[in-house]
Amino acid sequence: MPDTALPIPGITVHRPHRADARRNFDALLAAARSAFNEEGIDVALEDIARDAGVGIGTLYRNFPTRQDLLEAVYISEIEELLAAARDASDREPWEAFEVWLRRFSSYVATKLAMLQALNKESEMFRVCRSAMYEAASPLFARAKDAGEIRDDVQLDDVLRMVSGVTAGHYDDDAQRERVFTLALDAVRVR
Amino acid sequence: MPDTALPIPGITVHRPHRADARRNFDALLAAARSAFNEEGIDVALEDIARDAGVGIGTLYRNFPTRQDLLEAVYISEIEELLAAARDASDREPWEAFEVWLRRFSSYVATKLAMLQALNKESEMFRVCRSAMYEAASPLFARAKDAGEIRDDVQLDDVLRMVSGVTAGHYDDDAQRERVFTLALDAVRVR
DNA sequence: AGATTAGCGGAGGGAACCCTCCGCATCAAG
DNA sequence: CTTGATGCGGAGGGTTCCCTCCGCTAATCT
Repeated sequence: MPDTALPIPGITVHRPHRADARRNFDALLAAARSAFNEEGIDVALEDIARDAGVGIGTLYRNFPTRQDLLEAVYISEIEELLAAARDASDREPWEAFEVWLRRFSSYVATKLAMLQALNKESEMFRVCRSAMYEAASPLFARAKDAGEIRDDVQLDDVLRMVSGVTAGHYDDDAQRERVFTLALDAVRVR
Repeated sequence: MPDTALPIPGITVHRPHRADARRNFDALLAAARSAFNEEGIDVALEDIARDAGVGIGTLYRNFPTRQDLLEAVYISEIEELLAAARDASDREPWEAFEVWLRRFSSYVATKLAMLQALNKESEMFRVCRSAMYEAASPLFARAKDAGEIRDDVQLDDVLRMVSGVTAGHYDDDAQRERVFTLALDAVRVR
């Protein structure tokens, strides 16, 4: 997958010197990456070692703690994002930015696939969600009738966007508020 | 906390009849709620029982599986959201909607505090993030200089919003795209 | 080719957690 | 108050995963 990753200044990943060791290191990183994304961050380290085709001892030698492995995966993904920024820089201004934003966005998406926990398929979840929508939709309809909301916007879209924006991490409440307002601006008629 | 929750049609929560049993049930629900939010969904069930001041057997009698407990907590939170919608309905159209949106938003926020995993405080994380920002900011600056981006918008805000929006769950890619575009609309000059 | 040394793997002890089971306590109905 | 029924608690067996340790393998160097 790596589109020729770009190293991050200030971060040194300790990749082994010997050829076989380096192969194992790379295999572990690849296995960990897909395991974390597909199974969640609590995946058994023994599973990762097995997927990579190495012994558990080898895993621990390269990544003494789970956190070390997690960070290594994270770093490798960031490095690919840096490369994407470099590759985009010869396009038109807005297009370049948008292209990169989309790349960034897909990175966040897999990162968050780790949210497998509450299986969204359950009947219970379905019922609750529709109850909530029913409760909210009169409010939405009223605001729309009053001409406050863009015609082409649906309640469902707004809720998804808001929950996404809210789920993010922010430096402080002021920033959270700025971003929230920004998102609302997209919904409201001006 | 409950501001007189509203029951959800189609969902029945099995609350015990005997007085002491009901006390235990409620204590378990409250303990589970804060435990899930603060410790994450993998919290040891024994901890929840202890926090609630009951034996582990009592927990399992009321909630045979972890999923049952998780769902019960979820349901109680939704019920409070329904009550909030009811309480907001006598305000002005936009205000009513916005008030409820903010309540909804805070619900999502706690729900996602379960993202404790990668501790955002680490030095590693700080360095990586700033590297990424450095890579992106020339793209952003160029687009802004070209008059494509609103003056009052900062790169950091955009990234937060986008990552939030992207982190959300969607029915399909079409909806994901709609919401993404909606969010971008807030950034771009028209 | 032989010597050196880094790297390999997986057995196994330990820790954390899950969940059942049953003797005891407490409630509520008569 | 008595009595049956309901609920309580936590000991303990089972499972899963963590992580170290060391005899063996194989890569690199000369």
